[in-house]
Amino acid sequence: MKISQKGLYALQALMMLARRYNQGAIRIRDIAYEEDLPEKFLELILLELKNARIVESARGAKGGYQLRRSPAEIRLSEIIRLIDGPLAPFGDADQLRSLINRDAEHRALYQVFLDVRDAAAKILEHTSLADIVGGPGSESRGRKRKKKSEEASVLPMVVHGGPRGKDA
Amino acid sequence: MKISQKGLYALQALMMLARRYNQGAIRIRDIAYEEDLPEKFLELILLELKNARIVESARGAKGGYQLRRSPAEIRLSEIIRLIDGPLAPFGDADQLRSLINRDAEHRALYQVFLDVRDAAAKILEHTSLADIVGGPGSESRGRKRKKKSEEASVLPMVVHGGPRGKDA
DNA sequence: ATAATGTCCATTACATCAGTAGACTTTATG
DNA sequence: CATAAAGTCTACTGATGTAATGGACATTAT
Repeated sequence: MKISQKGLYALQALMMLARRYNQGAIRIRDIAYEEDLPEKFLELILLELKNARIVESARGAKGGYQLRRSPAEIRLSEIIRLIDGPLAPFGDADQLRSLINRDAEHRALYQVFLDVRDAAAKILEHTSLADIVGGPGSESRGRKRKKKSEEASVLPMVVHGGPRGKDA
Repeated sequence: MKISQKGLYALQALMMLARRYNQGAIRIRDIAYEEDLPEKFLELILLELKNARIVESARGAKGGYQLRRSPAEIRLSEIIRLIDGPLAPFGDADQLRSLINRDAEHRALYQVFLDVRDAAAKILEHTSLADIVGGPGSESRGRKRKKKSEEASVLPMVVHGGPRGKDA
């Protein structure tokens, strides 16, 4: 699962609209300016979000965009699937399940891929726009921050290899 | 985090070598034939795995490839990072941590990305080649299969949207 | 009417992906 | 020591995806 520049822009734009939820239509130009996104590119993104019924637009003078549902009802998974496709690291969940059933030799490998996609889905399905913008309307559900333990990265000390550069 | 065709080929080739661990060098042609991979492409992949010291080669007649370490000591995370880069869905972990510290507006979003990468890392760091090839030498550690509960996908019934096509 | 806005279509530059081709080097062995 | 069997290296290609940009058009408030 890869989130593209475009996907990030979409999420940023929607966070901005979430902060201004119930304040009427916001112009593309204002979103672009405040979030520092390329205006023309953002235009295409908003169109796509509109076709997916996540935002709605008003045309003409005094026009602009606004969320079509409350921030608590828009999950990150929905946005990411729309812009960047399936959450699985390879193919999609259906395809992986099919491979697990048919390809005995590589079954366990595909099962790992599916586990990774399930882990990502669990997080992204449970996180809404309301959860990631400050202010009222957030704290809707999920996103209870981690305990002090496990705050650092997985496997702080590598078991066999030496220090391995840039991480992941 | 996206696993490319090339990444899949690398994993398949290594699984094959893991099954034949301690049986001497295997020719590229044999790996390609048995795993049904494009031979010339596989050649490049094995070269990369060799430079990363995951496999070693013998040149000339009777030459071929073999694992340089035992299958239990080769983690999937290592292979995927090598071929397809960072495990994070956007940027890499260092970059995300930096954004979380510097970009107050989008902090929570980047934290979600980091959580997703940590979840993926947890699985892939704990799974070795030995865990995904059958036969002796496996069952090294980790990879204890899930209970009967939670066997299906996350969120079996969608809360607000209608049936949403292809999934992810 | 006019200015302000979203909509739509086309095009571009660049990078990445998934290979393929061919010459070169090394090694076992007979 | 000649030869065949292997890996190594460099280069190239076509297809696709990414991240935009430009310009004409449609709609609406005033």
